[in-house]
Amino acid sequence: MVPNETQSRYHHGDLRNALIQAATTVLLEKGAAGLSLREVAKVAGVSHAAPYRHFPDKAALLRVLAQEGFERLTAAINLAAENSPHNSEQRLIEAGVAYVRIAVQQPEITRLMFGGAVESQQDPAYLAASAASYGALLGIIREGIAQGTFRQRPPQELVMVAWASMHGLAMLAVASLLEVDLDDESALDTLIRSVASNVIYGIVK
Amino acid sequence: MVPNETQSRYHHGDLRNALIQAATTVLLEKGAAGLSLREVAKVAGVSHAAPYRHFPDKAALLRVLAQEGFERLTAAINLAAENSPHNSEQRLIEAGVAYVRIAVQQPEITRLMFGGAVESQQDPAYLAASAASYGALLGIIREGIAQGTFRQRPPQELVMVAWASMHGLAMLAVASLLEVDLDDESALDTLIRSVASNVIYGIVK
DNA sequence: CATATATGTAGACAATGTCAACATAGTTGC
DNA sequence: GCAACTATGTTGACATTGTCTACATATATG
Repeated sequence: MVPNETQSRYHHGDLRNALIQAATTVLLEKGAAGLSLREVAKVAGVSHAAPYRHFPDKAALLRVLAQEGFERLTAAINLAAENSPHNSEQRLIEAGVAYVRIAVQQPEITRLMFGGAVESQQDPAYLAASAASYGALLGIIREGIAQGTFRQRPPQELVMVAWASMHGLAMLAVASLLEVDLDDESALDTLIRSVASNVIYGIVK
Repeated sequence: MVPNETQSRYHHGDLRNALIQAATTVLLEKGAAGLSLREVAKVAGVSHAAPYRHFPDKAALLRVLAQEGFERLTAAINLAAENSPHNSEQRLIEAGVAYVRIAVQQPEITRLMFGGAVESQQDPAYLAASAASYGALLGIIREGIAQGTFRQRPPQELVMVAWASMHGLAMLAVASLLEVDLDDESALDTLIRSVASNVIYGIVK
């Protein structure tokens, strides 16, 4: 039988997910620097050592947040591409817009995803999640090459151009190095689209 | 009179710079996560509270490292541009190569520069240093537009394309998300040049 | 030379990550 | 139905850390 939710239970029941949720809340409020495992535990309503039954250490919990961030990113790219099935150029631009938007919407999580502060390179789930985002972009590129719309170059080369450009724009935005108000939706949109277009059509005349 | 270097002095003489040097050493050895102010002080040969006579807190010291990183970046971009005065396209490519190279050579400092972990947005020296890097790229772009080599678009727009692309490539490299051996000079060079070229000439046919 | 200021030290404190010892709730085999 | 086992949670401890305060000493200034 499921225990009453209001009654305090010695066993939480779903503490792992509750900790992930609590960590997300704290992260958004205080940033990665001010996030302590003890506070996460407190927010989740358990003792300070309880998290160690579900995560080997603090970094492992943060790695899950990064992984979930990649999953949202992948979904956003795919959704954007599907919603603009006009042609490969449009799809690539919309995917780029989605990429930067997601990153800007969750700057703290974006830093976790790409900051490298949590030594994620050994975590298979993290690697799979980031590879999926890469794959979503790669699909669009492959299609454009096959259609003859894009330059006839190795897909790995073109996808790197697209990925690096959108990623760079997103990271600069997150680092507050762009002279654009991140809350101004239309200004941000204009910037993203101009960068995406120039990447696609080139800088030279 | 300058005290003997071997004799222990109560007053260090140049502790501020010694701390910056020590912090750099520790950063390269253990990364930003494992860098403690107390260890930096120990490496510099002073007591654990001595740094507070020169920096208001730990973040302020790290911000200086980030600022110096930007200064090296600016110098590298300018040097690369000067060394390839053939045409604007070449200059932009060489600047991009220099950008990524510097970032990859000092990944920990790059994370400090762009990670946003040290709330640098209020530090005038930090802002000036990052603006200088931006300005170095902007100069190349302006020139290319004036020469008629680049597209006739606002410089701020084109520079964003160049900056974002190179920055993104650098950050992905630092995050170990590129399938390239960062110590393989020629492989890295090939990748950077292919991305830079595609950015300049565009993705579409 | 006396005094003010700059720069260093020692000690304390609270917060934090993590571990070990213990407690209790579910689960499983009889 | 119950005893043993396992999973999950709590408490307490410890070393490390950032930072503050009080004090010491060196340097600069009148």
